[in-house]
Amino acid sequence: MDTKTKILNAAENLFADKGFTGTSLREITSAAEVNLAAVNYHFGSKKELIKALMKRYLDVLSPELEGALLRVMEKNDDLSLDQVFEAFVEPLLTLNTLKEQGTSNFLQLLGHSYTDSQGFLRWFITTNYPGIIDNFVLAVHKAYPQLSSEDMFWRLHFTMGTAVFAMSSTSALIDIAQNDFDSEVDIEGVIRRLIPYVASGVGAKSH
Amino acid sequence: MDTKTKILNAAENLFADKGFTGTSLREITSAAEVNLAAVNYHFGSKKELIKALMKRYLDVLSPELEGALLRVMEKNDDLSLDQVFEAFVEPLLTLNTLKEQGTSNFLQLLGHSYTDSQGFLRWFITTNYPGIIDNFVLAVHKAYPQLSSEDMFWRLHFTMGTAVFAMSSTSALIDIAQNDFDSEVDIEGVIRRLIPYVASGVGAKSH
DNA sequence: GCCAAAATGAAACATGCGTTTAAAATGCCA
DNA sequence: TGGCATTTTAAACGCATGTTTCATTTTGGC
Repeated sequence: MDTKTKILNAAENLFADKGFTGTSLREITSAAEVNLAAVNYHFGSKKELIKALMKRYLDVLSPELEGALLRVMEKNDDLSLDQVFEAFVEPLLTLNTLKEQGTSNFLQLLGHSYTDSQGFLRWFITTNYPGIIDNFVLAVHKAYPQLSSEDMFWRLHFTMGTAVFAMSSTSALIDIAQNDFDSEVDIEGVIRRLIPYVASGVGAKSH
Repeated sequence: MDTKTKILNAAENLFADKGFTGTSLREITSAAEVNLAAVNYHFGSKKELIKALMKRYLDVLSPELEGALLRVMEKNDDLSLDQVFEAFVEPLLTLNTLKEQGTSNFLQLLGHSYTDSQGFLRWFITTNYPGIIDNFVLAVHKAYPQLSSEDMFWRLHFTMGTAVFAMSSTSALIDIAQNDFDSEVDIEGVIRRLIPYVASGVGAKSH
């Protein structure tokens, strides 16, 4: 395996677990068994390494997700919000074919990208992959046409917050949950618990 | 104003905005117009400063919240989840009497305490103020007895994430919302939009 | 097999961090 | 007012970070 890939893999695992600011290049290069200077040689900087990491997943996820949302809109005449959110599951799980724990790693990275580093990654994602949000809004509107655009605005942000927060603290929560309920929990389990929650939240009756 | 209070106020604003790890003692002491060493002199360490900060709010919020939850449980024979979450509003808004933007600052700090610093603050809060969570769980259980304790666990954390994320991006979102819908929105308005969302999420049918 | 290009390695650099030190200033009470 | 405890100050300490340098080794095409 070449150095670049070794770095990407080691960085992904560490970043997902401990966040971007919480992981040093020395930890990464040590885990990858490469020289410290290799990161700056191959990627330019820590920021560029992070971008490359996200790009590896987003380039796969983005078209899959847009397709899945379009398909679920075409097929179902009376679309439910649960179906809209279900459309996320399969594209997300295909990320496991890219790398072991790919889905979990990506979602945790996404979570960290919203809370770490003054959100420079949020900007990177929303400007480079706008199709995801656009299709998502369309699908929600089709499933719940009565929802005012103002409620739509707020609830989409609430949903994003719920998902992102859940993902960035998933490893800690899974530990607690396994101690308290000694039940096996994985990332897919969390996703499937998330769906009824956010679908119900978005579908709430307006007051 | 004495040095200790100047530090607390400056630290609160900066921590709420940029997180604990994202804010240095030099920024804080500079904003507070006190000497760098004052933090370690008056509080002992950065960690103790953070604890003192949270304590200032939690000592007020905790009894208020416990009382409000007990009251809403006693009064209503047929309790709804909306009523449970409504019980949070007034105690949270009283934090604005402690300090300008107190409610918003506290909720943002709470959010950072879950994502920053390997969750040592989460431990601090749950072990020092168990009454909040206990009464909340009781109230939710009374309003929705069929909910399993495992679903309760996850939805409680989803809810916290939703609230925390909403609050941490509130100022930015309020600006956008006022431009797009020219409607007046403030913290209380966001909280009141949040209630039906999280109540509906917690109340979702289990799959 | 040679040589330029690419990659690696060890070390140092510059910076920012939380914390500590010890002297100076201030406050307070006898 | 004198003296002692409290507080403030400027400076430095030790450490970890991302990045850069430059010598060395490895690689790939002619």
